[in-house]
Amino acid sequence: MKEQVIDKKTAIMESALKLFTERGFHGTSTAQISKEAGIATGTLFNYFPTKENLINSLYFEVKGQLSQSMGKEIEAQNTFQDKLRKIWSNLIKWGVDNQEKFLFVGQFCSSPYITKFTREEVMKEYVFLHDLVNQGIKTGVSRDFSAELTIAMFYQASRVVVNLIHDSDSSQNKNKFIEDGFHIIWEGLANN
Amino acid sequence: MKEQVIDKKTAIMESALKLFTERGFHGTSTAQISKEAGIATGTLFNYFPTKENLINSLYFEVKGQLSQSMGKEIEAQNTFQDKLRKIWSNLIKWGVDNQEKFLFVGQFCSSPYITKFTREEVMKEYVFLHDLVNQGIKTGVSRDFSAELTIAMFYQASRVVVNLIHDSDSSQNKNKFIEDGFHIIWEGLANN
DNA sequence: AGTGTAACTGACTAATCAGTCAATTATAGA
DNA sequence: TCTATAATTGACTGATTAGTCAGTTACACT
Repeated sequence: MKEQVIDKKTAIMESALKLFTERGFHGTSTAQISKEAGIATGTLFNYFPTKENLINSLYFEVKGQLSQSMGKEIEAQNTFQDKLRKIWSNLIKWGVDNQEKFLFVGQFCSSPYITKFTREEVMKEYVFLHDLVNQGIKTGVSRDFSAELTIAMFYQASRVVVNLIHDSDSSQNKNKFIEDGFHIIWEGLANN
Repeated sequence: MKEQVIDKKTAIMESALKLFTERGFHGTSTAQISKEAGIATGTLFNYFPTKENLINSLYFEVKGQLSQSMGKEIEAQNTFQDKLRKIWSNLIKWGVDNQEKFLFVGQFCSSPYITKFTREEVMKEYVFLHDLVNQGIKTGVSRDFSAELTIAMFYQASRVVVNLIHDSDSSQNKNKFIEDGFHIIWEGLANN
């Protein structure tokens, strides 16, 4: 019954994701998650020993998907700017296509329910971004800001754009937001 | 007994602020808030009819303080850049001095517990920022981005800087974060 | 068909929740 | 000092919580 196992586990995680973003961690009961997933409350605890474990598993999973999407095809880009632009569009695309997950990450990345261990595990997948940014500084393409500042600015800017796209209905606005957002970040970081 | 009334009310709000940021809305019980404030549970409900009312009152109050601090002394500034820079430093200063409140606003501005009414009431205090940004566009000083995008970018950038200052111990880093943060935003927005 | 095992169920529990209210205390004016 | 009123209390309530567990079901292998 391997198929079933996977189906129920993902069903639980999808329901949890939906309800957590709608109502928060404490606002969502395990009974509600189980009901939404179409299983008994006991079954949830077969897959996740505690509610906290479910939260952390979900965060780990979603953040992994995000960082994976973000890094797609950047090797094919030649210049620093092109690489950054590619990461930007990857990030926005993932955020728009996975709006619920994007909201979840934003809403809960600073939550006390996510353990230090999970946070540090997740951080390991972002080393490539750190390296890229430092390389941009070393080659003189971007200004000498701290990598933390640069990355945080970049990421928060993407959140702004995704939220604006989400709230706006017109799809022509969408492309302008993406363009303008990148413009702001690029002109802000670049060395000229 | 007017003095007493104010003291207890603020004691409740301060305790709630502390616990909400530490543990979230649902993670904090009215009993915990009362205990922290040094009063009985019943007393809390004399001042705030429901927990939701307490949350919204607190959000309204804190956001009001934030917008008030943000707008200080901007009339004394002549150019658009100087005005923006003044707002920037006001915002950062308030965030650093009122770290708990800054966290609270950031953590809960997109929360489902804050009613649409409260959100709209709060929004009214930010009209002056909208006007300023639109004026910057009209005079050609800043590029023709949507005001929503500009304001959101500006505000999120300040959150990044405040968080970095909070996590960093050195105070010389602090000034560099503030300078660099403004540089990124200004170069990103300005028309050259 | 019979058997062993893993997945699943939902009624159950002790703890905790937001909110109530009858009783108590503090205060201000006469 | 007496009295009316407002502020405060904390034990209490019905509802809800995370997590348990004895019993049931589904299936794989012989």
